[in-house]
Amino acid sequence: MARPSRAVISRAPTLDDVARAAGLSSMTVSRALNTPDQVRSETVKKVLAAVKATGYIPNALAGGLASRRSKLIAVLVPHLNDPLFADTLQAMGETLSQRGYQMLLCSAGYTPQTETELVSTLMSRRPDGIMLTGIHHANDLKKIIFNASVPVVETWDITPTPIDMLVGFSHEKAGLATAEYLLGKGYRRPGLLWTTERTAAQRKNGLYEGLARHGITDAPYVESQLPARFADGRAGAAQLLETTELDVIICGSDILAQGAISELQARGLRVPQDVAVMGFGDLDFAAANVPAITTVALDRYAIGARAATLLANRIEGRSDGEQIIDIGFHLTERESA
Amino acid sequence: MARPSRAVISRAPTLDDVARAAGLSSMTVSRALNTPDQVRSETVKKVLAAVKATGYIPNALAGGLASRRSKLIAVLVPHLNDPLFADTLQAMGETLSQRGYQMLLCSAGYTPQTETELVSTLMSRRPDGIMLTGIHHANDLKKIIFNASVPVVETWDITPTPIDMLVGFSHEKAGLATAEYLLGKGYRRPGLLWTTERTAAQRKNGLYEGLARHGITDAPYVESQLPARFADGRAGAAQLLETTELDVIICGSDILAQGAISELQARGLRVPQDVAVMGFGDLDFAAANVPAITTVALDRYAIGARAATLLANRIEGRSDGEQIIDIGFHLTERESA
DNA sequence: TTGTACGCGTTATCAA
DNA sequence: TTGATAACGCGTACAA
Repeated sequence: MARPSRAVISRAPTLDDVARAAGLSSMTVSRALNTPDQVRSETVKKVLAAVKATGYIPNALAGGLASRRSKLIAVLVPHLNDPLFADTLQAMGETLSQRGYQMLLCSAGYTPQTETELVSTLMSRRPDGIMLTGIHHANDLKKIIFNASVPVVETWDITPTPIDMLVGFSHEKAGLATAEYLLGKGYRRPGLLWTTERTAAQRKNGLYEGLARHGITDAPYVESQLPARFADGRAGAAQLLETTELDVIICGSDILAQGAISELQARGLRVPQDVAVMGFGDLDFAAANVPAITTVALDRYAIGARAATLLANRIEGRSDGEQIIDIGFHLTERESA
Repeated sequence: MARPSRAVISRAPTLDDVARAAGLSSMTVSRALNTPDQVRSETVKKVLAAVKATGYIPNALAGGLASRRSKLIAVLVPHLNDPLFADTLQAMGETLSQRGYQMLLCSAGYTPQTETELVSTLMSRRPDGIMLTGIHHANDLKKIIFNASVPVVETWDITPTPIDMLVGFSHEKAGLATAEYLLGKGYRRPGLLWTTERTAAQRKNGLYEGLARHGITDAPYVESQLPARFADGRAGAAQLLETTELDVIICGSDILAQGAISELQARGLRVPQDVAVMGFGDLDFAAANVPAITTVALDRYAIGARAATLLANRIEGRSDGEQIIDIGFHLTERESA
């Protein structure tokens, strides 16, 4: 509330203000804050005192402009309310924060088109790195990234030819493993309850291939919206039950599985005795559900943490080791299938 | 792959490059891109062609430095995997994106301490606005924000004395309404399954007050971790059942309610006939659950959208109308209580 | 409608 | 170890 004395225009203190207060040059203050090793420790102390006295807050806009390093990471996820990606995002945020980076976050939807538009906008922030979800991106996106030569991590899927770095796993193999597991359990009349998404589609391909190997080619299929919700699981299961007699409902996500189980139970059917249910993702509730959901477990948190680490290392010039990380998956047998 | 001809160092094209290509001054190019109304339409066309030819991408670091408007909004949520905040966050992202802002996102945990540290770091980005979750913040945080005189929206709670703007609802009233509803339904032996969080604590206060008015002062209470998960709901319900005979379990969130219902059913108890369960939040699954969860419904999406709108309007100098928005809540009777 | 001059706050570079 | 100077790329303010 105090009016500034004299004709001093109120503005945020700058490096120069700190320098003046400390009786040093602004360059020395800059060094004292960023690379204290290069400055006499007494001088550092003086600087820190002046920073406190002036209430100085660095201007990362100016710093980024001058240094050409923004310390910003652009992160694109399909949807912020898709529980599949939430842990990954949380892990990214934690890891990046520890490494001194900040997250510029966008929900890109489930289409490469909007993703490309968003990235081209985000590039104006001159991010030091980019995190993408999935490996299916528009060519324009790749061009933009290539021209800017920004490090990129793709996540949640795997390919021998990523744009740059990658942390994920094979959805085809996960689908195949699911098919083999269920067939090994003796299920022969599966129905699919799936989402319309690229990685989910690849799981479906693997699944179909596995089923086809055992001559099952006519499994009924119901599609649900994105992000998948509990109610979609119920509705989808209901729809599948109408078509033909099933012994297992294979779901594109645990959420759908939870809903499907609920629908079956509401109809007086026992899971898995009457109809089994298979999930995907091993979300928080899967193990505690009644019955516990048999699912494909992923270390979703690790995807985020490792992707962030990969990116930070690359940015800082220490790209040790593999740049394509297969975190794998684990078919976790529980009660529902 | 083409090596740049002559001694031209490869670098991102700037406004000057575009200007040269278009035979105009850089200032005209800047105007053509930012305020095309002020430029002859033919000139604008020339500029756009030159932008395309050069592959120019604006540098928001430089732009923000010069204009003192970063078009960045710092958003702080407790946790990125807390489904309670996910829709709000998604809505914020969408609205801000439409208005030309980008989200600098941080998960701040559930304590004012870490929140303050994060904000002080984020301030170096010179955000045009800040979104906070809840109304309980450290004094240092308020000081930082006040000194920087940045617009702020607090969300998810209400108080007559916000830092600045606010979009939320009264948790005390929600708690009180819950108590009155359940007492009206005839329940007299409630147990609480709650989370350790500030806003949740206020709901609990309201709840206790409502219960006390009817002489109920000894309701057993079990606390669960944050963010609350399905398994915590099961475990918490199990713990409550050990203490004394209950006719209703009142939960701090729908997730806990879903878990509690599951635990009760697993024990052969009927919900609500044997023990009722009350939720909070009206999450995606609440209506479709079996039994459908009676809960306190909130327009979580609206919190995010309105908060973003409030902030964008303020930044752009058109602060019309109320700056404290009570979005209210709605006690939604379903089957579980 | 377009252009010129300058400043935004910092860091890279080189000199002392 | 510290300082002087010149970018970094853009927008504001004013002039033409």
